[in-house]
Amino acid sequence: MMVGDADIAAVAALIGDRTRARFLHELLGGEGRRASELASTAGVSRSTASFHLGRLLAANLVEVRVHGGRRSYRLAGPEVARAIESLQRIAPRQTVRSLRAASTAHALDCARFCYDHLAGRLAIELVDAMTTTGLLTFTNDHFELTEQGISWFRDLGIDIDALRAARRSFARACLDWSERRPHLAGATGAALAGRFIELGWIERAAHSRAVTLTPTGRIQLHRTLGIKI
Amino acid sequence: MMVGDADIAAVAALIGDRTRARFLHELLGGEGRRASELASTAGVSRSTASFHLGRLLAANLVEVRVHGGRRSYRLAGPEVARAIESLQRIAPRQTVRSLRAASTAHALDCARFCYDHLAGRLAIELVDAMTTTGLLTFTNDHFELTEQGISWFRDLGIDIDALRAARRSFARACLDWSERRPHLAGATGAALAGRFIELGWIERAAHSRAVTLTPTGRIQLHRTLGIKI
DNA sequence: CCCGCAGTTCGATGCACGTCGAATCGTCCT
DNA sequence: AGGACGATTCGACGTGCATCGAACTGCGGG
Repeated sequence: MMVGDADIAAVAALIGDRTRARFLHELLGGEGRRASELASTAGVSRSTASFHLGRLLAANLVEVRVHGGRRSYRLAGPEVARAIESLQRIAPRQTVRSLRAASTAHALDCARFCYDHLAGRLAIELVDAMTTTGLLTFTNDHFELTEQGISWFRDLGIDIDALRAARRSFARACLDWSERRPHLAGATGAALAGRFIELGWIERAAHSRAVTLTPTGRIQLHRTLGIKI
Repeated sequence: MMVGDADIAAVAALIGDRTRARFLHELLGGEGRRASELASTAGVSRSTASFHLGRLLAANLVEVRVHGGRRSYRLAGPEVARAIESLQRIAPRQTVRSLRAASTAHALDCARFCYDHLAGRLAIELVDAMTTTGLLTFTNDHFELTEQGISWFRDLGIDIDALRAARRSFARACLDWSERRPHLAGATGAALAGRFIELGWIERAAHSRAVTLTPTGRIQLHRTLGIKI
């Protein structure tokens, strides 16, 4: 009773600032970032970064964790990531300005983290390979694992039953903004990305959402899925 | 190549204005609205309404159709509706100001259109009834029709196979902002709402997103699903 | 104990943009 | 054709808000 409706203008105005949008875009990588880190990547002073982070905190879009005396900011939850994704889907493409911006954009295009799962061309290759080898099917806006797919995940060391039991979406499709194709998200996508890191097949770049494929990862992906890059 | 990433700040800033947000919230009802209509509900002059509609048009968030000489604005597509939904999910609740605002909010709480499907308490009742009678199951963030559910839809006169063939999501769950429960969306939810209107079970209010249950609708819903309101 | 680093607060500045009224344009109806 | 209505454009006004530098706080280490 007496709740009133959601004030979408407030959140949207919050995201609508270029600097805050860059913060969120950066935090969409899923890892925690420090305030000065965000300030430098966004190209603003520390005071403005602090100001914006304060507002994002107050609106519960980000949260701060004190990790070893150092405080790091991260997205407040998956709903925030989902909202940013859906905004990306209806947002206009902005043309790249500088050359170095183009090179970093290229790295992100190849492979990056999208909150908790892989995105970019690598993610598309994964979906394609898993589909052609009969591990994965795509029907009506979401993926589904086949019997072979389930055993493939088990062989990789992923507990499929635990993923099924999770309240979150099992194998949802996340529409990319660079590629126009859906890639694997949800519990399955997150588990896959996490396992790839544990196995040392991929590595997160230092201060970026970008992801690099390790030599062993290249070999293993070619061996298990026939992916050649 | 050379695309650059999506400019979420631009879209978010667009939605971030109170007046434009009200426009979009109003258009979320799914029906076309005229410019002056939107102006009056938002409480601004026609000139400002025209100004804002021009910006929304340029950003491809809304589209205008000339229908019998009259031009009416509507959301540009389901992606826009999805984005607004996801924003509502992370938006703070704003407290109601006036008493008449509270009464209209109450009407919306009871039953309303959410772009192309039903939302509000009525939608929740529907999901509950269909679940308890074994027509519908909810697993991992999306619904699924049982065998009985499929035949129930067929009896209602809905072509299930056509819905399956559609590229859109079949029976996705849309998380409401008033109730905290998911309701039926996607192709199934849209078909259900449309059929209810055709059958005269529900009626759209004149200039609102609100929906009223007709006497026959009340009887039929009680007969077929055991819903009593 | 004091220096340096990280982060926040404060006051001032300046730009961007939402708002309105009046004027203009286009279309439909009589 | 003329009148009425709806809608858009334009210029001007006001205000909200992002930005910065400088000062302040808190903390860890030499």
